[in-house]
Amino acid sequence: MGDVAQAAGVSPMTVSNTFKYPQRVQEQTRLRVLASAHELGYVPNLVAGNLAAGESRVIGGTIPSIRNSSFYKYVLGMQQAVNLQGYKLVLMLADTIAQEREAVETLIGLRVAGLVLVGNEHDPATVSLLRKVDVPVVESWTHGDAMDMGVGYDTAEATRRAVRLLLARGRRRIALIIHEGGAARRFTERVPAFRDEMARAGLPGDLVQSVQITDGFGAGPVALGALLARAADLEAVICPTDVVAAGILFECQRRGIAVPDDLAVAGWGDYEVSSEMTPQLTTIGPNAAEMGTEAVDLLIRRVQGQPIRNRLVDTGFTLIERASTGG
Amino acid sequence: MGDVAQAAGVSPMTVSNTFKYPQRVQEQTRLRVLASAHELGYVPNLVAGNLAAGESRVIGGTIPSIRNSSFYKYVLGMQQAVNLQGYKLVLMLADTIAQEREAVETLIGLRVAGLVLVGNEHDPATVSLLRKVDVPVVESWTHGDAMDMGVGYDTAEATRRAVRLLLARGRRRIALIIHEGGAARRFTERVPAFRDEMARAGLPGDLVQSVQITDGFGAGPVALGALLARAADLEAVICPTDVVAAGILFECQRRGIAVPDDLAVAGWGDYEVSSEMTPQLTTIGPNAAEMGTEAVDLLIRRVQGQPIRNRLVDTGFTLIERASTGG
DNA sequence: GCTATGATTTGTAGCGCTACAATGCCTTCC
DNA sequence: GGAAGGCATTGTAGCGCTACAAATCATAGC
Repeated sequence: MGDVAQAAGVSPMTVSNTFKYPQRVQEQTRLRVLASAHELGYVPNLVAGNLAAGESRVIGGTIPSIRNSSFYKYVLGMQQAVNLQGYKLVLMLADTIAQEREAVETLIGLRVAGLVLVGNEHDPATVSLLRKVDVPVVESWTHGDAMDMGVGYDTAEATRRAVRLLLARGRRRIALIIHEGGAARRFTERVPAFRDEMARAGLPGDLVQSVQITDGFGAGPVALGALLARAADLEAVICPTDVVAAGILFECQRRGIAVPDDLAVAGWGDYEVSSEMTPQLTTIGPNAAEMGTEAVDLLIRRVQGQPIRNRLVDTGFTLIERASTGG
Repeated sequence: MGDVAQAAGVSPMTVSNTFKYPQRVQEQTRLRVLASAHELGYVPNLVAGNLAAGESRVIGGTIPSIRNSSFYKYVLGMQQAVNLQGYKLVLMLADTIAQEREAVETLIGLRVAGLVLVGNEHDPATVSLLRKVDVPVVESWTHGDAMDMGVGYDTAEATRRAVRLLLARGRRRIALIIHEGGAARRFTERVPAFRDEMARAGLPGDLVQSVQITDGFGAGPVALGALLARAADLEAVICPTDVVAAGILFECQRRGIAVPDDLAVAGWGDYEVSSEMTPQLTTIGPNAAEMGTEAVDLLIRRVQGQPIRNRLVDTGFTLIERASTGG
């Protein structure tokens, strides 16, 4: 910076102002500084700037996985929101709560302006760390509960709606598949809702099957096999993701099970694949892009000290009925 | 840091050493410092550390998209390598070369130790910036060409191998589908290889169809429709990704086209879906995890001043033959 | 007892930048 | 003509940490 200042015949402070607060510097001075900077190939060191100013325009986010499209629209929503507000988004992968803890430590180490995490399941060390350092945090994909701020939708209610849809389509022997392993605890919230809604219809809620979250498409065949072994009269399944539902559809093709006539299949997540398969998948659409946008907006409002109406935002969901659950 | 030092009854320098060079500090002192740090919720400010030491243990990467599994194994490979070496990986999404430029600016602003980019298609401003600041860069998913270092496989040769496989399975009227839009120029390398290999067999290489990279599964039906309009006698297609191939399989189901009897379909990328569908997809497996690992290893070797045998690493590929191209 | 040696710990200076206050300079207005 | 006010510019101090060298301590050998 000093070299640029000397070349332009001004003080270092004027160079700093030229980049940080251009309107403070007179037009001709600014142009002179920019010319010298360009000539010398000077790129401001944001690290030093952040350290001196104690502020950053970078937001940190963690993503459990990029294995499938689960977080695609969500991340796009975040990206759009940060772009609009002149911030940047850096992401770290965090498959497990231990990895999340490390990611949070690194992001806090980089002194990001705020954090967007996924889920409300964290390492105790993460929680106590976040309480001690005073950094704004949004937990997304959660509902009605958050350390600081939260964005999400009601997965219990979504489960109920899916069960009611299947009941309305004449199915009685309904199964719920959930994920386990990793940081998959959020799937377990669906179980009591499922059992309760089945009980209201006077039906047993015994068919709850869990599969490893690491299994992807392959989880479909595994879950279907296990469920058919438990209940040969199975009429419908609600899947934890569209990927598992797609895996079940593939397996049904191989086994000669007709969907939806023999078996109704409902997915979850409104991934692109759900509308491209045959039959098209009934699925629960979580308004993921809105969730990402809302998470970032909450964070930036908090960073900038603006008032926050709702600390916990419900972005809702849509039950998208398609062919895989019958007509 | 001062607070922690005081709490532990040591000097700030010892706290610094505890985190940066644990082996320099006596066991009991180290434990005392760590306890105080934990109690006070102290997280070392990497920003200040970078500034003082002029080095960082964070590597920055850009990813074109997380829409589908394309970069899943690749990112896992990078993650594994950085974990092994005690580095951290932060990612930024960069769909276009303009977004890549911004991402690179931000990551350089954060003074990451090195950068891993995807592809060799960049904004001129990105290239000149990278030349000015002296930061190690690996370009992945490229072959035989890189600014600094490169990792990838030979997509032209892979295209040739796919063509030869289809020829060996008795197909003559073969089409190549490629992507366009965004930063998809790397797909065009496949075209001359396709035409050349077809010409060697005395066949026309006219059936090259391009689809928008933003289209995902939906690109399958679009491409298939266009190709059938151009050549009703179409016998085989080579797709730019497994997602497009899956879209074509779905469309074939709807149109009553038997795969592989009426049409052979080859995918690209060895995504999980390729082995779960019926019929299973023949696909080109790019050893993506190895590519990620190798990219990070190259970078870290360069950062640490170790000798680099090959500036350009070829991680190879595997042609995985399955049912979709016939037996 | 005293020095040599190595292990551990501790000051000092400064990384590149920005907040803040202070300086200088030019108008404006009574 | 001189004080007041506004604007552009410039010193000063310090952000939180680490490189480096200096200092301290423990142990061993003569």
